[in-house]
Amino acid sequence: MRIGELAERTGVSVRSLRYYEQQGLLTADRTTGGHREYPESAVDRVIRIQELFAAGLSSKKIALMLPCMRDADGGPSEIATPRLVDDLTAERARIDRLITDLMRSRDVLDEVIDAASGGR
Amino acid sequence: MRIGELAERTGVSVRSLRYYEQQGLLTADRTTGGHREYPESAVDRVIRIQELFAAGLSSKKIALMLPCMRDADGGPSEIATPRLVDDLTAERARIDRLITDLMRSRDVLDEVIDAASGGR
DNA sequence: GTAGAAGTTGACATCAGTGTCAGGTTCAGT
DNA sequence: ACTGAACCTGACACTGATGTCAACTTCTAC
Repeated sequence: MRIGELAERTGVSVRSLRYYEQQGLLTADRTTGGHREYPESAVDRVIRIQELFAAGLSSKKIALMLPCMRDADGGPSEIATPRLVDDLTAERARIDRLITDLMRSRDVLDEVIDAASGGR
Repeated sequence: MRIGELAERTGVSVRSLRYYEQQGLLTADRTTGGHREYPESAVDRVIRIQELFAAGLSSKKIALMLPCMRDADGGPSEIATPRLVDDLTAERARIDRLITDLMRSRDVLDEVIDAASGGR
């Protein structure tokens, strides 16, 4: 599929998809004229990338771990180095703390929302 | 307490604390010489602010909802307007989705980490 | 073959919280 | 009173994913 369709199906902008490619997160075949041509599996991959971005990982780290991930194309093609594992473990801890924070913030929001509509 | 101690106790930089004040998120008494003087309750408030920042809320929205929050100083001093409630409800939904994303990302990280140290 | 939609690259803008530096003032302990 | 630590304001830089615009090319349907 071409970039427009991929953008539409993933909800990620065309601009971002090109950026992902520039960062080595996503590859694409090219037509004779130079247009990008994506396989079906790109949809899953882009969604995965978006999730990792949302989790606060940098494109550089995502690029490092992508080959170690199991995806629609099959098993991981590489095994994380100890250095990377350390890094990812730290990220995991950060994400864990972030989730805790988010849940607390959600509770705070609920409290304010409830207080406003609470009388009813 | 003064700004240095507050920074240390909250883990937030002095720079950020001044920024919070500039954004109307935090107030401080001043000594004769102009130094900021914070009450004990500032510690909780700063931590709350940090959590909301971590949840992706802008300083403007935090400023709007802060007076509606119950904190160490007691009950809320204001009730959220319907407009604000709508806004916060949308934020709540966003945070919910974000938490889902984060948990999925955490699982992906675990997978990569496990694959690397898995044999053992 | 032609028109219009969709694609290409490249460059610059944005946002918002935070880091950092400069030049000056205040505070606290001796 | 003096000194060093801590604080003050103001300004500028950065980060990094994304938006946007320009000038051009390719694709597709008629």
